[in-house]
Amino acid sequence: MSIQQMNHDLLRTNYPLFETELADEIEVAGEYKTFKANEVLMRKGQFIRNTMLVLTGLIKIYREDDDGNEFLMYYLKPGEACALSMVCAAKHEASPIMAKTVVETEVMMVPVDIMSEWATKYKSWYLFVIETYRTRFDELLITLDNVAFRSMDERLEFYLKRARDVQQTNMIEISHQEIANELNSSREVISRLLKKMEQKGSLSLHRNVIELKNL
Amino acid sequence: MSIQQMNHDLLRTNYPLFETELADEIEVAGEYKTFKANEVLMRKGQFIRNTMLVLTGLIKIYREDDDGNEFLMYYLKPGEACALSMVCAAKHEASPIMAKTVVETEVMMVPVDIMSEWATKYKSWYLFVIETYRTRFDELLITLDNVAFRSMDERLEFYLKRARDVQQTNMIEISHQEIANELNSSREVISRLLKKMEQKGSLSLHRNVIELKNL
DNA sequence: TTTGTTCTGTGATATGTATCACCAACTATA
DNA sequence: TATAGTTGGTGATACATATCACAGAACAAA
Repeated sequence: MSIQQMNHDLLRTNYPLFETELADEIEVAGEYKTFKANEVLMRKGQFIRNTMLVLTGLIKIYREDDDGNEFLMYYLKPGEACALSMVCAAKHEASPIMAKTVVETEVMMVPVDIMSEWATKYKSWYLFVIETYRTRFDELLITLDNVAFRSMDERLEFYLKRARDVQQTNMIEISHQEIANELNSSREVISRLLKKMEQKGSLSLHRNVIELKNL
Repeated sequence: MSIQQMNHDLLRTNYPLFETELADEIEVAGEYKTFKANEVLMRKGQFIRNTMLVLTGLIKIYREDDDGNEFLMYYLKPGEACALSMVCAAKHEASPIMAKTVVETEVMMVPVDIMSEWATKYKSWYLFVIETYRTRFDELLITLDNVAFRSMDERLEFYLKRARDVQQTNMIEISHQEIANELNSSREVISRLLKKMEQKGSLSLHRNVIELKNL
C-alpha cells in the first residue's frame, strides 16, 4: 500500500465522524508530517499557523512560564487535536505552550485560516471543534485540581498512572529529572518519593525506567 | 419602562452579536432570574440543566474538591456564559463547580437541551459557544499558571488586582478568611501577607475592606 | 580500558506555608 | 447593656518541599 493511501486511511479511521467531503478537503489543504520520538514540535512563543490532527503516536502538551519552568498539562492521542492552537490562532497570539512527541508521531497539519470556513460548511467539523474544547477543558480541570489540592506524592502517583494509561505499558521510560520538570518539582524530591513507593512495593526502579506494579 | 422591556433590552445590549430571531427564541425558551449578592446559584454535585447568560452583576466560579477545599477559578461578567455548564450538560454529569454572586445579578437561564439545536440553526450562537470556550480556556490557563508557578504573595497580589479590575473599585469588600478560601490557603497566612503589603504602602487594611493604593 | 556524562541516592539545611493557640477589636443580637 | 459571634493580629511550631553538596552507579564514547 502506498504512503498516500495509508495516510488517507489513517485520517478516516481516526476521525470517523468527519464527512467524506471534509476529509477530502482536509487532505487538500493540510499536510502530512512525521515527527521522531522526543521531538519538540512547537515551542513557547512561536506563532501558530496550524492545528494538528494526531494520526498515530503520542504528544505531550506543556505549559511554560517566563522563567523556564514547565509542567505537563495533558497528552494528545490519535483522533485528538490541540484546543490551544485553535485559541491562539484565532487571536493571532504566540503559543503559550510547548509540544513534544513521546514516540514517533504522524500528524496532519491544517492551516488555521481555513478552519473557520469549515466550521460553517461542515457540521462534523463544528462538532469536532466543540468536542475538542470540551475534552481539553475537562483535562485541564483535572490537572488544575492536582496542582491546587494534591500533595506531591499524590500528584506523582497520578502522573505515573496517567503515563501507564496513555502508553499502555507498565514500563515507563523516563528519568527522575524529567518527571520533576513535568510536575514542576525537583529531582531529589521525586527520587525520594519514588524510593518510598518502591519500598511499599508499588513499583521498582531501574535506570531510565520505572516499572509499575501494584498501583 | 416595564421589567419585561428592560430584560429584553439587557439581553440584546449584552449579546449584540445574537441574531434577532435567536434573541427572540432565547426569550421564549429561557427564564429571567435575579439573585441577591453573595447568593450561591449553583452547588457542586448539582445537575446542570441550564446555562446562564449574565445580564448584570458579577459571578464567581469556584472549583471544589471532595474534602471541601475550594478556590476561585474566574469571574463571569455581563455578556459572558459559563463554559463548564456546557461541558457538563453535554455529558449529563454533576457540576464540578460552585457559583456565587458578588453583587445582585440578573441572568437568563437557558435549558441546555435546546442549545444544541441552536448551534446548527444560528451561526451567532455557534460562534458564541466557541468564543465562550476560548475565553474560559484562556482564563483557566492563567489561573493554572498562578497556582503552579507563583508563590502565595504573588498570587494574593494577582487576586487583589483582578478583584479591583472586575469590580472597578479600589475598596475590595472581603474578609481575610474568604480570600484564604479562594486561594486555598489559610487566614493567618493571608493576614500576614496583607500586613506586609500594608507596610510597603501598597494598600491599607480595614475591617472587611482592603483599600488598594499603589498596586 | 579509560574518560566523561548522565542518572540516581542521600544527608544537611533553608524556606514557605499550614496549623495551633490565644487575644483583642469590632459587630450583631438578645 | 450583656453576650455571643466574627474578624484580625501574632507568636510558636510542624511539615512538605526546595536547595545545596557530594558520591557512586550505569552507560557511552574514545
